[in-house]
Amino acid sequence: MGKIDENKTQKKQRLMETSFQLFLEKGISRTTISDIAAQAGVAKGTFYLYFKDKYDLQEKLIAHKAKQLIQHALANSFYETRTGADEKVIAIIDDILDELQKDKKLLKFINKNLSWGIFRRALSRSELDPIPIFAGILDVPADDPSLEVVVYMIIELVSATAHNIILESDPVTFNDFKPWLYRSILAIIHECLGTA
Amino acid sequence: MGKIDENKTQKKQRLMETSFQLFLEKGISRTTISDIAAQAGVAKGTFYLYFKDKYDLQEKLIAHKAKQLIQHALANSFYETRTGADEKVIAIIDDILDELQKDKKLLKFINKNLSWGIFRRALSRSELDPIPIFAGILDVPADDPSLEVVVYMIIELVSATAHNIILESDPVTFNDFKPWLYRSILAIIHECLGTA
Amino acid sequence: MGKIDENKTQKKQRLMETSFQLFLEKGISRTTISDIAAQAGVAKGTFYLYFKDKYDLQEKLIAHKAKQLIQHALANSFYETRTGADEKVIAIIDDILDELQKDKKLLKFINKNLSWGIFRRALSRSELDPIPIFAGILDVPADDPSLEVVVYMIIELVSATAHNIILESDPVTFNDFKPWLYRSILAIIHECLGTA
Amino acid sequence: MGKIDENKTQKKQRLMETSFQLFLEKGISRTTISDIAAQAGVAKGTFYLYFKDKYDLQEKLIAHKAKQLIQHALANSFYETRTGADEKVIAIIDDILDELQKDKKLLKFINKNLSWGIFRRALSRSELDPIPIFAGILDVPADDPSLEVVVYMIIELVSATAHNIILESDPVTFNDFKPWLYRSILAIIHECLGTA
DNA sequence: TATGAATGAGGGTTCATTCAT
DNA sequence: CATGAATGAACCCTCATTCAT
Repeated sequence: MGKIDENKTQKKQRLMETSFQLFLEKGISRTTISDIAAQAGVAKGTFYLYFKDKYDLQEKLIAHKAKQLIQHALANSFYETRTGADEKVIAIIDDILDELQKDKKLLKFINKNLSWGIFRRALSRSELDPIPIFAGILDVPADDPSLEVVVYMIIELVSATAHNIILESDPVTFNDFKPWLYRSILAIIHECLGTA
Repeated sequence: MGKIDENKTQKKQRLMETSFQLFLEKGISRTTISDIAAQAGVAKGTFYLYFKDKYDLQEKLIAHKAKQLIQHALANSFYETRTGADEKVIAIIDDILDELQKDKKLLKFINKNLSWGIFRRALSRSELDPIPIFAGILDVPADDPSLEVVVYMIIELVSATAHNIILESDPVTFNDFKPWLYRSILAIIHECLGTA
Repeated sequence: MGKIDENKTQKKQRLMETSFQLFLEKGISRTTISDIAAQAGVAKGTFYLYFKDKYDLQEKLIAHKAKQLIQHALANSFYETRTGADEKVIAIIDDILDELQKDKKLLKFINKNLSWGIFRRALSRSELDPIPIFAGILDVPADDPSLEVVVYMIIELVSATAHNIILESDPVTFNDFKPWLYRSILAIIHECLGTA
Repeated sequence: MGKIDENKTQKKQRLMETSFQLFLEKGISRTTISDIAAQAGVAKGTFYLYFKDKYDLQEKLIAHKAKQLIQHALANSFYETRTGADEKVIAIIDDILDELQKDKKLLKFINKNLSWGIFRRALSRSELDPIPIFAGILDVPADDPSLEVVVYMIIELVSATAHNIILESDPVTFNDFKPWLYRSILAIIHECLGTA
């Protein structure tokens, strides 16, 4: 039955890829199940064999894409082994922001829909869980209670500010904004975690 | 005629209040014009005499509610005249967060829909424009280019983190979170504006 | 009370002129009473003081405009006193067609809505009644029973063919069509009225 | 599956028949999609599976009905093989007019909505295309440039005059009108095509 | 006479979901 | 598993008409 299972997985994946493209192009509410099915080359009814509804699929997509972003950033920062803790943190965030600036539709999609809850659910207990990663970089015990708060604040600050800055260049442009953001992030870390 | 104009103002206000309640209860996309009109006790067509569509009304509501929040916070901070700059900033934010915690539906509504653009449009050129207010408190020239960036970051940080913290108590509870937030805000201010 | 009556007539006339412009621009069904009233600078309710509804006004307008066309044509043909009967008939039709080609919106408006009934009602018993006019030109008694039929056929033929020819140049262009039309008209006259 | 396709054809046909009845009874603009669907015993949405909108349906109906008329007339004229060209032309037109007089609602519907453009689109390239038919009858090459003009004029003359004559008996009754019309048609043919 | 705010029936259209095939 | 025709509730919005002022 390998073939059938393959076929099943193929259809599901094609539905996911297709719907992601459509969500980016037209927004979620303006993308219909018909659109997705037609684009994926399956019948409308088939959609319901794999997903409960549009929003079931949406959450899975967001988690998947957030994962990819972080994976990319971590892979890149991996090569900067000689630099200090601060530089590593900034390198990771810098990579993510650059990716988002290159792919503004992805930024729009993620930002409008990402919540801390989905984010944690998607990453925790994986090798991408940001808490232990930051713990390692900042040389702090992973169960330090302030660590999670700091990570939470940094992620929210970055994600909340990135949206307007990248998409609207308001109140300042992306490049003008970066130094202030990075200085602020480091200030938060130093203030709350006391790492030099 | 005074009577007619009164009536018009009343209708508009009733429509706004009604729709705010409905937006909170059911979410914007699930609230229909029919709902709003019926609840407000006017005919469907009457809605269109006052608003272009649902989203016109929505933007006006957000602006209105954000204004109220800030007005409240400023009024309260007014009585703390003896305290220093840092204390005043925190007092204002503290008041806003307390208001939001008391009225979680308002928090949900504002957070889901507030954007820096709408925010600035609603407040700029009014006595509530946050830039000159912060300039006054922090004793910085209102046209200092870094000021707007800092205000932007603080507002985004507060609004982005408040959502999860107040509504989900995740990753920590509101009360546990406050000190970290305030320390971070002050760290940002000191780092970027260099005020003691 | 002359002033008040003047005022009344002024408003009515302004409504007629305005609505004619709007009918030409947007078509009758897409022109609303609101449009007309706004454009004429009166309140919506005022419209109903002068007209029963849109279609009441429409019929009056058509009659009025058809009258103008014919008046223009007759006035022009008046100067061609030396020519024969055939030439006079053609001259009149030629003038009307030229007017319509210059004012295609008028053509559209009249053609879509003109009926023989409205036409006769508008013109009969006036100095523009086509029956006695043609009787004079063709030197036939005005009560010749075949005269009315011939006039009817000619008017319908001209008005029905003009529409497509002028607006769509289909099946041939206006200039290519004219000779055939005029030869046909004369053929009908000669065949049915036996005038040399 | 044959069953499904049959069902589809049935539904489409039922929608067309139903809407034709309704258009006749109430006029097109006063007939709603709801009416049509309800009368046809299908859901409103089903309408949109088969037609883009009311006017898509309308055009198809007109074309269909015009086709039927002509088919009927040609079939009848077929039996008059011994008569000359003039007699054949008149026989065809006579048949069409008789059909229209029997079915005045059809006359109303067609006349109000038929345009040369729709007519040609509906018939050209079919065995009902009037140009080659007349070419055959009148013994003229089908690409004679004057032929199309003459056919155009005849069709417009017949269709424009038929309306008032049949529906209003104005300016004369149907039976009184016929001879004049036929003499005129033949006069046009002889004048413009020079066939004896 | 004149106004214009208010009405509300009704229009066209969309689309998530079902179910017989 | 897969299909896609059929559904019909629900939506937004328009606009002729009324009537209190």
